[in-house]
Amino acid sequence: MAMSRQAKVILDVLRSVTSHPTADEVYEMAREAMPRISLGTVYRNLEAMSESGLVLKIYVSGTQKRFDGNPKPHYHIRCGVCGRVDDIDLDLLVDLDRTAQEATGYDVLSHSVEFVGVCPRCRNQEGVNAAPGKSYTSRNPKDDK
Amino acid sequence: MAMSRQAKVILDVLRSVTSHPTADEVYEMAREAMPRISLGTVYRNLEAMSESGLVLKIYVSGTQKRFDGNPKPHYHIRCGVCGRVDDIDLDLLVDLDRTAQEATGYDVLSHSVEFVGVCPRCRNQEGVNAAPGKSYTSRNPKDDK
DNA sequence: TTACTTGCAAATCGTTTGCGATATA
DNA sequence: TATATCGCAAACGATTTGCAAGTAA
Repeated sequence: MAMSRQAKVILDVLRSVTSHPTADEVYEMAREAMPRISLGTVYRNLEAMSESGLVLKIYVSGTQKRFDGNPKPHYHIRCGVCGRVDDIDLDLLVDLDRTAQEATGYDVLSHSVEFVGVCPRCRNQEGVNAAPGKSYTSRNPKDDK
Repeated sequence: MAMSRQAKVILDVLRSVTSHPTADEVYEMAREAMPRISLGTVYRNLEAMSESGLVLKIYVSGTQKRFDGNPKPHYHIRCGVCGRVDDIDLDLLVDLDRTAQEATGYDVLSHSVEFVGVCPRCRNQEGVNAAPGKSYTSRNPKDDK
């Protein structure tokens, strides 16, 4: 039942941000509270927490997994320029699973929706700056490919 | 303009299947037609083809990218047991991008939908076999995690 | 003690890349 | 002969894992 000190820090970090950090972004943030925590521990705990449903592991386009401190189902939108991922407040498409079930013969359990676009900050930079999105939180240019 | 022999083989392979193979599944299949083709070549060509829009690079949950010989927009469904990914024939939710745009302030460009469920083959195996999905095409159990 | 969990480092996995060789225009 | 693409192997980045030490009941 008891949560290790490390696990507590990791969960706190994840709940304190609205972004959807990658494992090593969580690691960097956790290090501020606990400098000797290891990256392996962060991975292990994030994995365990997502397995137990405490947090969400999200697979948006790109190379790195991201984690979401809000385990309630919701959709995501990703900025194709800077890579940040935000929650999007849309009603869940509740009929969709049934429709999909009829179309495929699968037992459909769930679905996810990911939008791709350009976030307000990047839109305002475009054409002005040769290196768009530089220094934004949660940025991960590699993800654009 | 001309396509290399290797590129042709890779594209043929991808168009000959309805599954959505990973790069090394494409590699294995391509090797049957061209035994000395290299994995690097497969990656390079898949990347180039997806950049030019000839094929689709899809990022479904899991560690590996998958490729789709059908570049027309459509949604996907993944079996959580065996990992196979199928196309799903649903009307595109054309209004969704606009709704998302209003909800977020992003310039929304596109969206993708991924369903997760249990495919008919795996459903029929469940409870019967201790190793569900074993030996199915396009299976990738690592992706389930 | 006993059962976890950690920090660290090495291992693994998917993917990318440098380079000399090969093929194609 | 010039240009593009290849095969191969080494490099890379993200994640996982083995293990000895640390922690808490």
